[in-house]
Amino acid sequence: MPVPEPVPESAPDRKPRKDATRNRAAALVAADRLFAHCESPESVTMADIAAAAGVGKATLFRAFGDRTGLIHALYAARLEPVARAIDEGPPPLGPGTPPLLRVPALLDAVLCFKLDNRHLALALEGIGGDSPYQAEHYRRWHGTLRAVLERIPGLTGADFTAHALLAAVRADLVEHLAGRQGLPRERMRADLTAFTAKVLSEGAASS
Amino acid sequence: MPVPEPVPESAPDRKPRKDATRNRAAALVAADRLFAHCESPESVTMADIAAAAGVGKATLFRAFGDRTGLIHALYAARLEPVARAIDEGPPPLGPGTPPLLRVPALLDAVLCFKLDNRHLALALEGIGGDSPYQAEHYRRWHGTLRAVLERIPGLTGADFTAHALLAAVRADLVEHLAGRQGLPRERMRADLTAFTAKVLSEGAASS
DNA sequence: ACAAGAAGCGGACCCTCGGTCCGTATCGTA
DNA sequence: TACGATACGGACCGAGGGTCCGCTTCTTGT
Repeated sequence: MPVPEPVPESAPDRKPRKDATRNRAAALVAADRLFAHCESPESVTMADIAAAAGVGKATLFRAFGDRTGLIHALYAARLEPVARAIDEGPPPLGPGTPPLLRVPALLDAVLCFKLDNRHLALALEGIGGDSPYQAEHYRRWHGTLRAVLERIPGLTGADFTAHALLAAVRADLVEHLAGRQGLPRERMRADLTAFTAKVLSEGAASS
Repeated sequence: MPVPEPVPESAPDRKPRKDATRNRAAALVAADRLFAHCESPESVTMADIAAAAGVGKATLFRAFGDRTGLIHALYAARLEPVARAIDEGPPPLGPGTPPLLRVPALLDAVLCFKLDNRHLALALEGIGGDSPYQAEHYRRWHGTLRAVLERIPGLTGADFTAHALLAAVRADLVEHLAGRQGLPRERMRADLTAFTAKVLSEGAASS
């Protein structure tokens, strides 16, 4: 039977309806507020978010798939400016920066981002079950950092080094030091920068 | 009224009944097996453990308080030999070791422990809600490592450095590299040792 | 402008899982 | 052996993620 499908080609999804996009945005805003004010990320339930957004629970799941998807979407929205600054911004974050300068800048950017979005980052990394290492965002950070590290002459094991450096800015560690122990922001940034410098110091320790 | 309590002193708990200790042991054995064979730590439920141990669920909770307590007990049992080797064993792990040698030895020990008890460590650190940084075990590792680092002349920021180094052997990172990406054990140990050396190289880089 | 049908809505509902309750069985002891 | 204390265990509960389905709202062809 010649089913007259118009265009079943590679774009099976048409643009969503107006109310759908509006609800999606409302959900993101509500979730953002809830995560920002909550005590711990898991005290924010999907039902809470739905209620705060004035929306049914099913709408959340339709829009984001599951809780993980919602958190990812939130995270991506917050992260976007930082990601742009890294991909196409000016030094010291952007591409045209000497590796020995760019590595500490990248890590400082990650640290500041997590300090500014503590609960959200905590929610993302604290998702039980699948580790944060399978998340798209992590692969991106790691890929970028590794690429920069590989351009440093004399430095070996760039892949593991990138993992280890990123581990130093894990959300729960940041939360523990900055939140629980009250370590001041600038102190933590300084500590991280000093640590990074130590890691990079071997071989090319000139300045 | 002269209540003739024999010894109500600082030990209000008498020794447990025979079946209680037996059941506790059975639970630990069963849980150990389940965690060792499972796909992901949260696929092991308390009901599973109870069934595998041939015991009622309530018995588990009576013996360990909650799921966290059970995992902690398991972890502690596994960790005990390593902890003894660190506290009172021979070099290079034990106390009488020069700091520059002991730090990599400590980290290697942690890494090997997590490689050998991957699922268990993953279960412990992956406990949603409270971060691993509030766990007794972590404070111990961190305290020990920091103390050793502080004895290295010229090294600053021992506290943060200890956190950062321990972050490099987080259970989920180990699982990601060794388990998911198939990185060989010896390769990972070498990478970690090289990274540690870099961190320690500044200032006292003589040998 | 209007009707038809697709897309979306929402809250009642289900399921799993950690944790508790309480009647019953077992242990330790006089 | 008898009696109190302790432990047992499975039915039960509440919370939270995720789904179902009858109803509403948007879009589009004419």
